[in-house]
Amino acid sequence: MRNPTLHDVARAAGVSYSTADRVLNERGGVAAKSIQRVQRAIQDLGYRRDIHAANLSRRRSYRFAVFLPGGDHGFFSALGQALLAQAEARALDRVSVTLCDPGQGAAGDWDCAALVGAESEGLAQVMADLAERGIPAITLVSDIAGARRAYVGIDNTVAGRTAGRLLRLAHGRGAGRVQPVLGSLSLRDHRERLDGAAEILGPSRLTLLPPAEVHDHPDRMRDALTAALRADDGITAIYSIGAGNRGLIALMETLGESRPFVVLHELTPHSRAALELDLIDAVIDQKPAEEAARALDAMRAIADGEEPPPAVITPAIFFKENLPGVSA
Amino acid sequence: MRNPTLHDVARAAGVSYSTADRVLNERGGVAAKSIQRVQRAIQDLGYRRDIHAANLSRRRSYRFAVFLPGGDHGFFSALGQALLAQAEARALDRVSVTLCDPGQGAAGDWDCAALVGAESEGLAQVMADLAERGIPAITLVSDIAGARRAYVGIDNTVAGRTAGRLLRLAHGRGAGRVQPVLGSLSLRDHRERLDGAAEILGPSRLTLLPPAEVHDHPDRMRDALTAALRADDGITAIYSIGAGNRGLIALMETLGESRPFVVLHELTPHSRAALELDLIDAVIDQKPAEEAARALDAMRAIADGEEPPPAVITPAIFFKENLPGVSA
DNA sequence: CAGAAAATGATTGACGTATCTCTTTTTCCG
DNA sequence: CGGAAAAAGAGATACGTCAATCATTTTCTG
Repeated sequence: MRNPTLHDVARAAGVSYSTADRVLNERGGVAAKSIQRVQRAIQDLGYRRDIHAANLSRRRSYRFAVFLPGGDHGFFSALGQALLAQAEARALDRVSVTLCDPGQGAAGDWDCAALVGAESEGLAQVMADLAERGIPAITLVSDIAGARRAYVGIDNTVAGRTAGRLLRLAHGRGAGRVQPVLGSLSLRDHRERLDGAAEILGPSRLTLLPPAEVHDHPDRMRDALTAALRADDGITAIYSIGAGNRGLIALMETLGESRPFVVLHELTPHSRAALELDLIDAVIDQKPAEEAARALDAMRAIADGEEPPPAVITPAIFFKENLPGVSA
Repeated sequence: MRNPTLHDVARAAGVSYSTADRVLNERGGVAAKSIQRVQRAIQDLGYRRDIHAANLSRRRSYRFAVFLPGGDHGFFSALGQALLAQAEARALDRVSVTLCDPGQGAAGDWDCAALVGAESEGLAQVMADLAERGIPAITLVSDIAGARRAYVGIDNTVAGRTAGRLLRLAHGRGAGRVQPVLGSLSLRDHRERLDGAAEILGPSRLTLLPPAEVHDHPDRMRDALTAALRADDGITAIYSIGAGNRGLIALMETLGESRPFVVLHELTPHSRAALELDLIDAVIDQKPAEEAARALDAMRAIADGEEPPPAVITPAIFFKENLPGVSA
């Protein structure tokens, strides 16, 4: 019934508690055959260390660093808020979170770090710092190819496909021309979303136009879209892949009824208001609060030496009519 | 820096540890003014009991019961699986889950229970049993009006609105007739979904036909829809609100290209296959794995005497193209 | 085989809380 | 004021693990 303790393991292995402890915590100075006997007993009994008792004894706390890109990006500030709120809620679990500026490198002493694979100045430096100090890291929101422990966020290709499907639905059986706008083609997540949308729009009567790069700036967004709409009066829809949507929304405000169908990412106060005012049609959201919670779950698992649970967030699709209540 | 302990509280209140403990755990035999002083100190220091140390000391384990309706219902078996898997994953957190048959009443001794507000035989008896024993309960999947501690699941009105919006999108600017099918109008969640859809379809060129009640049976589903399609050849879409979708899918298989647009609930092996084969168009899923995780979170919070975190799950919308990978 | 080195065992005191027992002090009431 | 009851304090032990010390035994080496 009761879970076995390390004492049980020691007894089963025929060694003292000290030796079992030395094996479990890899303190060294144990003969190979003793190591084997202890590991065998751990296997046989299905022993698993009581992490709470261990944390109590060690007065351990989980110190996590999250490197978020700065700048005018509503989503990241929402994510940062959510992370701090989650950390507060988990204070009893000894979890603390520090938001860091990627520009400053990774100075502190952390148990695990999270970083966003987006265009931020010091990202390479941060990764080097972390690697040098042996601090494990996960990626958040936007993945980075190569070695890291886990990715918490949406599958951007799937998100792009979802957008593509919404665009097709919106056109019914009719034809149309879709203008994609993104931050930069060098951003993996933006590229993946675009590719996902292209997959779905390929076999349809919709044409996916070449994407405009606006580097997440509202002004550039507005200018680029104004130019695109002027150049091609057959544009029936806009798919905004990155940030800077205030520019898009402002532009839609001027167009009135005849505006194209608009799908964009991230539910922010701005995009929410735009949905409610019928300035845009659909928002694909990656739910920062949930993402924050799953990120802390993953970081804690890693800090405990466990395998982080898979945490692919399914993006939520919001229309005017299914917006979450203010409480949520 | 360090969180205050009960010793700190006792010192701050100017009483002994014993007295502070008697107050904290309401053991009685403490003078009113001492109670006040201790509570004051708890406030001032922001003391919060270290639940892990407490659990360790008390050798506490969390025994949860979940009352799931039985029967031919892919979703509930998936939910049951997810609950057991989650419990397994949290064995180190001393969480154990027992799936119970609502027909048997609530016999065991539980720290918290979860029940589904659906049409199951013994639900009233279970609720009475739990109330009598003072066992707190949450609701899962389908809410029950009245006193309970928390609801974990989707907002069914919002889900219905989402379906309504998908149906509108699918019709573009054209008109159409939508046939809703549900288990029973006496089920609150089914009614809510229907009402949600009606809200959106009201101000449109779509007509929401009177719903067919099929009591979640595939055969009845098939018969009812066959009859409806025969009686009204203007039906352009079907919204299946409850279970028994195998009957719907089988029928769509016979209709070929000219089938109506179909939206249904719950991603199961059947509905997934149907999506992939283009037999249906969209699935609104409440993500049983996530629901299981949040349910256990809520039950643990309640068992610990805390406020359960809000856990309104945003339903996922799946099309053929954004189905989650097999791993997820 | 002696002596050093390595391995093992035994024991202890935390960590923060629960729970129990046994004093000692305070308060109450007639 | 005396005695009983209530309240408070003191202390011990336990939960499962960590981390350290010290003693003892085994193994290795020359």
